[in-house]
Amino acid sequence: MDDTSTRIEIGLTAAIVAVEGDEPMLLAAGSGSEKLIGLPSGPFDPREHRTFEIGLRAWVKAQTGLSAGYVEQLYTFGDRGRQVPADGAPHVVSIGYLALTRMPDIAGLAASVGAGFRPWYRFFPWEDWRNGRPDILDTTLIPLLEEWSAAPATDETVRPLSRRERLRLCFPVGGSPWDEEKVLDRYELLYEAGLVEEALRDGRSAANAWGERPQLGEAMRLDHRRILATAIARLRAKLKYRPVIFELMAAEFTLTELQLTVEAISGRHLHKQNFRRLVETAALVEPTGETSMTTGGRPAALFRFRREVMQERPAPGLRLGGR
Amino acid sequence: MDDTSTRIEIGLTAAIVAVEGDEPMLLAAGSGSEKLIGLPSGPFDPREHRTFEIGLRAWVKAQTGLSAGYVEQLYTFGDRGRQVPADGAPHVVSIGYLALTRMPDIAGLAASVGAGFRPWYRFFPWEDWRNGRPDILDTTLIPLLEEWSAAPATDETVRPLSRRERLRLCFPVGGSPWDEEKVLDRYELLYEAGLVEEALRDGRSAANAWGERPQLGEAMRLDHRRILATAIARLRAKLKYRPVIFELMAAEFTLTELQLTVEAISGRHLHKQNFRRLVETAALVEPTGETSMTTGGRPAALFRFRREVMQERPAPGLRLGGR
DNA sequence: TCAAAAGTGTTATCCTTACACCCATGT
DNA sequence: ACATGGGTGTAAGGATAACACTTTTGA
Repeated sequence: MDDTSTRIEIGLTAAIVAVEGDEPMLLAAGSGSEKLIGLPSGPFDPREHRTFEIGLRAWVKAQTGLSAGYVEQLYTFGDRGRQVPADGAPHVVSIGYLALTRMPDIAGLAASVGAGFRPWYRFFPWEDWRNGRPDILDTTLIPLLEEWSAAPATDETVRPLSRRERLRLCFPVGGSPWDEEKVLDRYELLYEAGLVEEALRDGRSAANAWGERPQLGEAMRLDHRRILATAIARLRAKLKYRPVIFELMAAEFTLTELQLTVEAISGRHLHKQNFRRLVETAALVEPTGETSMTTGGRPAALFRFRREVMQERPAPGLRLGGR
Repeated sequence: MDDTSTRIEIGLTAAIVAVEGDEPMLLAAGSGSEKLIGLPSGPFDPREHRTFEIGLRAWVKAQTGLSAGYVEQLYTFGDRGRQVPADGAPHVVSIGYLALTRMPDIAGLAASVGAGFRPWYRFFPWEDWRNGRPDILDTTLIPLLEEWSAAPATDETVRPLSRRERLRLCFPVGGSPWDEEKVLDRYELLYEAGLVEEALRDGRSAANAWGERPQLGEAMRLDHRRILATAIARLRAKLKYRPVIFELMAAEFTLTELQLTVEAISGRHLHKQNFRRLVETAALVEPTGETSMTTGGRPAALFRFRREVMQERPAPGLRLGGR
């Protein structure tokens, strides 16, 4: 390796998630002067921070004023062509992280530094199926994708599957099922089809003939929306085999609150009773003995997470059934 | 960021896996002059390669003479303290990859470049439960870990769990179950306990009082064994929900061969008939009509992977039952 | 005829899904 | 009393795990 090789910089970026009521929220920073919203992030400097995670926590603290809590690495993105580097600027590689926090812990702090929480479905409106199939799919998204998939593939890269097949795999068209975990695949397909703002910004031509460009979810800075898509996908998958949901809950909660939180993340409706049995037979929670009367109807029993489960079984979670 | 910040280099490292008979094999390169075995790897240069994957494939080709096939990113490791950088040398961050190939494709090529396939359980003898609980656990490993866990935790980092609890979670001690997916957790625990060679090399003191240091699996260069542990863990987990196993199979195979391959990877024994029913009901394979008589007994029917399943269901795999 | 490996049938059990119904509070 | 949300019982269907047994080849 000669010493003139392109300078590389590592960017640490965090998708910080909390749930407020029945809305999943994302912590986004610095939308002040700039039009586009971005995630908390900063470069990794090994002199200052021994590990990525330490560096990440420092950046989050500095930019939002709060501690990140549960943190997990998602993926490392390094494509040239996304985030085109200015001449002489270093090539930036982003390591995406997912962080989970509890809403009450934080509310005020963040705002004081210019950061705030926003509902994450603003960035991915087609991912929220809690009130049935989202309209945007049939009015806008699928027609545009169908147009794209009808055109011949002019791709640089060799692809094992045709555009049609890939569309069928990601989106519910012609009877193919909805898989709530394929959040990233869907975003990547939209990017490739030139249907999200980020793709145009990165110099990809719009693939459709529409005069007015439809807004498919709110765009974000750099590759941050891609990282958020990765975060949602990972979280939706992980819910089912690890008790991560409790990282988002207060110390005590009702079963309905727990269910609403799971529904918020997974973007779909669950069967009340089966959900309760599931939680019960997995012995994930225990009653505190108290009740909450804040919800208007019959008072609900309060529960807390049984931390012991972490040591008992190999890996409990909530494999959710349908409806 | 000032321009004097530590130079960062990105290392791409691949754990390339194939199965030969009933043995899972790992492609390791350049063990010639150096004592320690290493994985194919090299630095990422964004000027030369547009994506990590392209760069990785180039390095693998150059160092082993073969094409990597199925490739998937595993994790990015950046700890200072592992791989201590020489003074003035760049800080190296490694992105680990998992690659799967078919044995027949390759055999000869690799050898001609000094690379070769080795059984992966040489590096992790405690991970192979196909012939029952491995002896090394009770003769060596668990006694040493028990000694370590009895000592008070002198850790720098704040840990939510005690040493005892972490031991119980990773290893089968005192009735706790064996979870074949926790390959990385087990390796990390051994590293932290100073029981693998890599830990001592990185300047971690041996935590036990034994005079003779027992050899707990063959060590590898740099952090390559950690990457291999990540690869095995990922592959064992992924088997169960994606049909990746077929990346390791020839175009046509018998059901017993398929079962032996799954057993090789997962490191445990499966119930023959249940395995067959599983494969059948998942409709993952179809008979070719031919038979194979190479195994000595009654001729076995040959099957091939039904590629169509990739498009039908969201995500088929082989959730293996026990025994 | 015997060893070796392929391939099949059947049952008990558990988990998932879905149905419909009762309970406790505020207004 | 009634609306609102909390909370339960139970039965049908399917997937799993574990039995032991038959079939087809080569030596």
